[in-house]
Amino acid sequence: MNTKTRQRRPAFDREAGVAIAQALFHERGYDAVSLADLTQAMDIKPPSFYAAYGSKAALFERAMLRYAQENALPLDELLAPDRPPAEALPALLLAAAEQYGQDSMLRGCMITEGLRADDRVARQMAENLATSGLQAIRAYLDQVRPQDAQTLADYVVVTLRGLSASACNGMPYERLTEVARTAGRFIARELEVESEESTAASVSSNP
Amino acid sequence: MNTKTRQRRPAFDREAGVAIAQALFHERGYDAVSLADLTQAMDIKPPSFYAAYGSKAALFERAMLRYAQENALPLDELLAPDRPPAEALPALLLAAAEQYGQDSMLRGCMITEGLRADDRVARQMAENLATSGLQAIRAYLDQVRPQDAQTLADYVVVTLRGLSASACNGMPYERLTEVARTAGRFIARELEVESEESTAASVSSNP
DNA sequence: AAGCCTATGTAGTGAACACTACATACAACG
DNA sequence: CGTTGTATGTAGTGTTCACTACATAGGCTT
Repeated sequence: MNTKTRQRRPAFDREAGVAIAQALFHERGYDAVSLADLTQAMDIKPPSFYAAYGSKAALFERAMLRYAQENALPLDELLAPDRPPAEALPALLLAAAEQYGQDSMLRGCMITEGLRADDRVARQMAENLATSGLQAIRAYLDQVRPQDAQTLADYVVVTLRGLSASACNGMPYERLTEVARTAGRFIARELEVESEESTAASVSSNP
Repeated sequence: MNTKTRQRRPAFDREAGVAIAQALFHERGYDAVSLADLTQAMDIKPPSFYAAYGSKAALFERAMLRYAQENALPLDELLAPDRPPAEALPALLLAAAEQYGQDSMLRGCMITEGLRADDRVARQMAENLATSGLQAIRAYLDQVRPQDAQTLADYVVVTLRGLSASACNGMPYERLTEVARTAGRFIARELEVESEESTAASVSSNP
């Protein structure tokens, strides 16, 4: 009676699925990507999706982790403890601007933009990931500029968030990087000024 | 047979409804506010809602217009053409930070955050409103700093967007305003430096 | 006071959402 | 070659979304 042959393909590549999800979530944001979008892009059916990833939010977390490992900024290198802040912070801002404006489809920082998700669970996941990056900046500045670590960190974070948001809204690469260079120059100048004011009697590393 | 008495209250105050919607949209963003949320907050039924406002997006636009008129920054005063940029731009940043962090429920700039709505129509409405503010900044800088208007405007816009995003994510008032003061100081210092470099032979307005 | 018209309440519409029950096809293993 | 367990496809679930058809209550004009 039942003459139809139910087709079934071999199990799909789940890591490739994460990569596809990463691109979709980065491009449109968590809320704007539906399960139908995901399953269609992966060419699987919802049950396979849930067998593989558990939920949309869980896949979002895996996608953000993948992003953090493969695409996010190398804070360890950029903010190496022996690097002077007048060099490290401008380098960080410029690297961020370059990354945020590089790919015309994948604009801004996936994790930073994930902070604005409407879904509570997804937003919390993004916050957890963002916090670790924030702590890296704070830890670096606590070491090299303990007297104004908080303000400097806040300034950098606000600028990074502005760069990410502006990138998402279409500000072109050249203008993003120019803003980053400008902000970096401002920071470097500030650090020089404060050095001149307070290091007259301290150990000087200048020639 | 039908013994129930259908209650009906007098027509509701539509401007008050816009104010309620403004608060809801500002607090949660366009996508996260449902029609059920709106009609419940206004204590009306959906047909009254559509008779009064036409659609959710149309009400969002009216709410943003109300915000622009009542709550947004007085760019005309802040960026008065006769005001020196080393004073006007820091004042703009500080006023923004104060506004964005003032009310613990209504954080950030309603229009700036509207730029990130998932709904295409709502986002376009926000873009139209944001563009006029942006043009005010560009027009001011084209007058007072034609040589670097673009870069300065981009820097200010990125900083404003970062302040708004950070405010939405809970950065407290004092830190927001401190970042704004820092960025304002950076700008003022930059403008002084460039003045010293290039205005040796130009008309001086200093005593 | 009579009648009209607007705005209201009741009660839905279809579509999209994240997610799942169930039977089965297939690969792995003996 | 038969058995078994897993991941698949079919076909839904209930919920929520923005939005509306329709009858009527009540304020307004006359």
